[in-house]
Amino acid sequence: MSAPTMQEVAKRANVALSTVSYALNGTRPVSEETRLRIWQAMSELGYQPHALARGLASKRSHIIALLFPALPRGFGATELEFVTGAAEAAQGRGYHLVLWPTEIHAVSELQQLVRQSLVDGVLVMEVRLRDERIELLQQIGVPFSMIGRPSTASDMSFADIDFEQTTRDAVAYLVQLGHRQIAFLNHSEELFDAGYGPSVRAAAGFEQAARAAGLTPISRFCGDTALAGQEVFEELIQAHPEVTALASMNERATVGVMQAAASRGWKIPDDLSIVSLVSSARVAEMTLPPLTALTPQSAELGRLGVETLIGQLEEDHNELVQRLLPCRLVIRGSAGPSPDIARRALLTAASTD
Amino acid sequence: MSAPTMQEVAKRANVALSTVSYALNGTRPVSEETRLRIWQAMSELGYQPHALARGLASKRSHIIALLFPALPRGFGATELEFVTGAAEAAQGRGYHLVLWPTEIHAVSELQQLVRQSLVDGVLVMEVRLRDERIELLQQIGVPFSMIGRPSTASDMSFADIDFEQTTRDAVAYLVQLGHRQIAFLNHSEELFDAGYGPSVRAAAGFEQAARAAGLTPISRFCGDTALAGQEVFEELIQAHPEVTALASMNERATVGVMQAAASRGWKIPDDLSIVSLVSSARVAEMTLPPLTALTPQSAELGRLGVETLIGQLEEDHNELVQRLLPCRLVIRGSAGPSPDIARRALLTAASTD
DNA sequence: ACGTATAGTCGAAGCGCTTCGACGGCACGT
DNA sequence: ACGTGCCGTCGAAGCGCTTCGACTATACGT
Repeated sequence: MSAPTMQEVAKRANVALSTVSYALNGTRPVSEETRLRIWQAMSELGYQPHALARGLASKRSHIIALLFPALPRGFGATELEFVTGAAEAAQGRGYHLVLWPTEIHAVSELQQLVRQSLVDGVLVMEVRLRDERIELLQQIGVPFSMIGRPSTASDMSFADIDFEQTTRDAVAYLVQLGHRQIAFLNHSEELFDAGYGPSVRAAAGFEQAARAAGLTPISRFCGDTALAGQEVFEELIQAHPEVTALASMNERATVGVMQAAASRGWKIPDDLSIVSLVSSARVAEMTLPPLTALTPQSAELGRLGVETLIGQLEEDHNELVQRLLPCRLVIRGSAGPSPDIARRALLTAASTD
Repeated sequence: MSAPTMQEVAKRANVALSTVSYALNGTRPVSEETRLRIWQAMSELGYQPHALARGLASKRSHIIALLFPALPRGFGATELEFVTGAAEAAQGRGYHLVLWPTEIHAVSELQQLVRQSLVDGVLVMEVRLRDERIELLQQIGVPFSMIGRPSTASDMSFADIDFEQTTRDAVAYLVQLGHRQIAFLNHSEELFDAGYGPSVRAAAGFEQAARAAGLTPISRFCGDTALAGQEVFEELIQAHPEVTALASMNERATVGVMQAAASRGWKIPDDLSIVSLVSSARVAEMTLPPLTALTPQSAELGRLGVETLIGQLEEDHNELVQRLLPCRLVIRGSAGPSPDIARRALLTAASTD
């Protein structure tokens, strides 16, 4: 008892096979009357078009691939939301989303996958500033779109977090709270040098935002561990005791900072304000106090990526879609008014006795 | 300049189309010599078999679906690892993984998807104790496997976290640290009643482990918020002041507990030990102190789920595979030796003045 | 020597669909 | 009245592959 075919539907509706196809896809006009007969036959049989056959004949599989780095140890709730957002958007538009976990540099693997003609297009996640995968896709001529973007993206479609704007928002919020000495805590220098977009763009955004506000930008790279966070923070406060607020890209290091602050006897947000950049609620709510954060609209980005790609696949005019989404500020408990530095210094002196 | 077809390979190697197919799949013997010629032709042309055509002809698409609840607000790093683990395993075995985000109860939607004959089998995530999706899949006769399992799973294949064992391990660890009064913090009663497997099984495991160790099991349901965690903890300590350790299934509530403990002047782990059950490193490392946790082998579970399913698809003997994976204990800073309760009582008295 | 199995290959018939060309019919304009 | 054009439908030709039956050549047992 296998699935009904279009042929069976046609027989039951007393029409030719092709007429059923036209009725289904609207490719050619079909009279109201026959269309009704066909619909009825379809629902009586519980007919669903065979996806593979349709794809083979039409050369459009209605499948798109989501390309993301394999074994992403640094991934969390944010990335999961990209994926689910993308999958839902695809489903809503009648597409299937397949997952292609591939090493960023395993370009030949990607090429093999693409050559199987399984997918109509590719959505690339975690795009680096210079990204071989993008170069390959361009060269092969596969339609693609990105979540993130390389440094030269002027001629490509993408949806990305607006890191510059996000950093500006963080700085603006802290300035509004009265802070005048704000430091920026980045990921490691290695990641930055490797062209990790979020790291590079947020750093640039911070630099710019600080100067625009008339502040002296202070930045630190930091490994993605609590210990590194402690160390970098100690060094930072040594070098710049006047710092009262921190904007951090680095969640794990942030925990270290909070620890270091605590061991100095500093309270957050009373003695130090922290704003966490690009943090999911899931993570920001785990600390004490919970982190005031700029939360990415991850699901929305996934959705946008898919929409952009499908737009490209279905329209002929093939327009460029480039969308930057800022993060949303969620005020929790880690940022407050600028503290009295003198008082703070006393605390530190006391705790280091 | 479209992709080369098998026909072109055949021509170039001076053999029949079917011979190429045999050489590729090993369906029938092909002489060493011709096989080499064919291989060469394939690599010269950069041939990759057309996935859709292959699927249509063979009735095996080599695509499997991953079914997971739409808009999973409670999802995090653990679930992402299921997905990536599954995707990698599928890829390693020559399969593609498509994502089907569907409401748990939207069974007709699932039926439509299955009828498209796009996938050879389905891997179901987040299985409830009683799950309509499973019933549907069984009834339609689609091969499937699960991450998680319904209450009556004796005749189905699955891979699941061993919640009972995980809870036993947590209890054992706390007992070993000298704790004799251990409380269990669950998710909400609603989730429990809805047949949320982790909640139900961990609760059972705790009950059993506590009794086996000669302890009186103390359990609490708790909403998934820090505030609920605070309230439930206060009530718990009121009712059972002798409790020195907590095993928690509920990460968000755990934060509330830590907060409540801190406001009593209690230090963790000195005055209260906490072990977090089924927590990813990502989350467990955000608190101060970081949480000693039982971490699920999520990627491994995803992999197992896929392997199980593919085994079912490719073998004829269709054997049952049922795997339970315990979580691994990762010792961080939230659990320590059983405290001096008298001292703790003093702290509490002092802070409530 | 003979039948019989097996290796190695070919051609052709689909898999279930889309799409092209063709064709009859009816509505137009003139 | 007659072309012209579009509506609505049909049949057939693929899409790129797997698989079946058939065929030849070689190896085997007796």
